[in-house]
This record gives sequence, structure tokens and C-alpha cells, in this order.
Amino acid sequence: MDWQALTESQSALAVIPLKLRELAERRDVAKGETLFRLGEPLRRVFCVLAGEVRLTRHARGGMQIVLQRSRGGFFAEASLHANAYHCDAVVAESGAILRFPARAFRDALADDAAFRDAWMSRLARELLKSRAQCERLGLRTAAERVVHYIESEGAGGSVTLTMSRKAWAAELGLSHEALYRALSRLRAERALAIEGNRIALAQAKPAARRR
Amino acid sequence: MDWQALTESQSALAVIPLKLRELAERRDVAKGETLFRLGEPLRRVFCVLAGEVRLTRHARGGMQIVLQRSRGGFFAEASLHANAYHCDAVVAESGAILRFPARAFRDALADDAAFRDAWMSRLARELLKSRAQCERLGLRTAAERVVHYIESEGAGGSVTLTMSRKAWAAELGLSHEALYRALSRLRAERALAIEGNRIALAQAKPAARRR
DNA sequence: CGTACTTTTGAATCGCATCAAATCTGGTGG
DNA sequence: CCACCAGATTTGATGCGATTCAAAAGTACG
Repeated sequence: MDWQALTESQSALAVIPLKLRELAERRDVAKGETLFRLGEPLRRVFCVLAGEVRLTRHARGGMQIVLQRSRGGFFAEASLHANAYHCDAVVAESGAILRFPARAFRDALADDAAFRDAWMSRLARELLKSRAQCERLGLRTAAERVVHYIESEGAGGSVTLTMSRKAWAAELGLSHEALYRALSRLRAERALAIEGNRIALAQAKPAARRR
Repeated sequence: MDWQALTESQSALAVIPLKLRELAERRDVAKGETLFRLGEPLRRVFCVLAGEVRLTRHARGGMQIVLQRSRGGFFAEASLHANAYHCDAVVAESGAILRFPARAFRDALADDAAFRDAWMSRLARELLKSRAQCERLGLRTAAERVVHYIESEGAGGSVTLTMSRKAWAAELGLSHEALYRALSRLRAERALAIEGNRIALAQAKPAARRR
């Protein structure tokens, strides 16, 4: 089995029992491909290794509702506890995925205490992160979101970004222009120290919020 | 034990084994009260019955970072798998909470298969909901968020709200004025049918996005 | 009946998205 | 090594939608 996985996926995969790993199938997927559809009986559990998968529903009137965009790691964890998929899964960016038989996955969770604990702990951590992300997206200004991100995702008041700023902007729910402007303003106000990918909050007061 | 709990809490509490329930302590809490602080050893697990609890960290410069606002149900689930709390918990609105001894909670998860499955399933469902909420908050217009909410939280293209519109606006990350305006515009465009607390999407095309 | 809160509409302002365009960067092939 | 390209970074101008402040009308509840 070729385990060329992303960092996030790796940590999630690390705990998977060998028996279950052997049942995993790695598959390259192309943009537009459908992994499963709403209502189909649940047969497989998926994990994104590369690319992007979107879970969507179709609203009346053709509008597409995105429930989740996954760029690494498991998705639709709730499906595991259901009998059918509750949405569509479509590849939004070509990449690779891992497929596990749902039954074997459930059996492993039931039989392997270590795996179960790790899985539960992972769910809890993901939930924590997702809720912090919700709070962040509720903030109204770019500067507030940047500070919130550094405090909640970083350590000791600083983060080392593992992505481009453009990708960071997307995660913060901002246009990249808005992020660049916020960063340069915060730096000018001495509220942030920026050295390449390392971004640190200044000890000083957060300063005014003027443009 | 007096179980006057919220709907959400009830569904979460329903699965708790009797032995663990008997160890629960109900406590009325007043605004401003601190339930635990960052770094303290983990002794208890909490569940909000009424009011609001906020999980926060303090940023350099005194700014307060809200990681999560909980208005019903368990919070800081990730703490269960850690040895210490990773943030502060402060009562933001007076109400009541339930306290469980952390050790007994962990023991129950380890010993009681039904409880464990229900807990895991609840975590997965919460994660699903939280991720959908993130996607929703990433949408830029009030109208889009309303439609997204109805499609993802409702059933068959309609929802019956269990809260005031003001509270709904807060959940959608909007001012209440913005929500009222979006609703009346969507109704005028025949994109929404509104009857009291029941709000349904029209079959027709979503119409233009003009003010 | 009175108080507190929600619902609703109006007007002014703010911050971000968007469109545009220039510069910079890393990597590729000649 | 250099020309070149794709993508990221950066700055500017404009418009839109939401926030905010303000205020009126409706509603629930004691």
C-alpha cells in the first residue's frame, strides 16, 4: 500500500489497524468524478489524500449547497453511523482518495479499543477546530480573523503557515487582497511581526481598527 | 435529579447510562462565573442546560478570543481526551449546567458499548453540522445563507424555526436587520414562502440577487 | 396597562469583494 | 545562463451589501 498522504491524513491514518489498512484501496480521482450520491446505501468510507472533495446537496432551483469541502483527511464521518449517504460527494480538484469498506471500518471501531479511542479523540479535536473556525468566520473584519487564527491555531501567539497566503485567505473566508491589506496594515501598526511564513502577534495593545 | 433540559441537551443526555447520570450535579450559574481555566487539570465534563457558556483564550494585548459559544449540550468535548483544559470557560448568560466527573465519564465510555456508540455518533453529527455552519458563514450574502440554512438544516426544502428571528440572525452571522431585509426581499421575489415559523424554499429559480 | 423584547423600516457609513494591473517568485526548457 | 511562463504577491479604484444608529410598531407576559 502506497501511503503518500498529507500531514492531516497521516495523523488520521496512523491509528488505523493494520487489518483495516490492508482493505484500503487508493484511487486517483479526476475533477468532476462522483464518489457517492445522496440516498445511496453506505458501502465505503473515504479519506482525501490529495485534491479536494465537496459534499453537496442540490437546492430547489438548481443552486448547489456545499456542506463541506475536504482537502485532506476523512470526510462525512457522520455517514459511518447512518445507513445511507446524506449528500453527494464530488471531486472538485483532481487528486487521490483512500476507500475503506464501511463494514470493516465499523467492525474495527467495535473490536479495536485503541483505534476506537483514537477515532473518538480525532472526532473531538476536529469538532473543536471546526467550532473555532465558525467563531472566526463570525468576526467581521479581516484583522480580527487574522488575530483569532493566530491565537487559536498557533502557539504562544505565533503561527508558521503551511500554506500560501492566498490559500490562507480562503480559509479565513477573505479575498486574498483583503488579507494582504490587513497584514500590511497590522504590520505597519506594529501589531504583527511577519518573517516569511512565521507570523507573530505583538505584545502591545491591538491598536485601532482604522483602514 | 431534575432534568429540565433543552432539546439539544436532552438528545445528548438521553444516551447517558444511569450510573453516570447519578453522578451528575446540576448547578445554576450566574453570568461572569468561571467554570474552568486554561491549564487546570481536567476533573469535570460539562453540559449546558440553559444560558450560554463561552470558551475563550486571551490574546496578547487583552483581546479575548472566543473559541466556542455553547447554548445547550456538551462543550469542549476534546478536553475529555486531554489531561488539562485548553481554554477558559466563562458563563456569558446566566443559566444552568450539568457537571460530570471526568473519570467516571471516561470509564462509562470505555465500559458501556451503547453509550460509546451513541457518543461517537453524536460527535460525528455535531462535526457535520459544524462544518456545514462553516460553509454557510463563508457565503457572502444574507440570502445565500438563508437558503443554505434551509437546505442543510431543514428537510424537503423547508424548516420550522425553533428560535426567534433575532436568534436566527445571530446563528447566521448576520445583524437581525440584515436578516429581516433578506427575508422580505426573498418573499417579495417569490423565492421563499413564509408562514410564521415555517419557511419554505420555492421550487422556482432562485431569482436575481438585487436589493 | 405597562414593560421588555421582537419585528420592521429608514438612512448613513464601513469594510470587503471585485476588477484591473504591476511586480515578484520559482520552476522549465532552450 | 537566460527567456519565459504560471502562479503568488501587492497596490489602486469602484461598488455592493452588511453594519450601525435610530426609531416606530407589534407582541408576550406579569
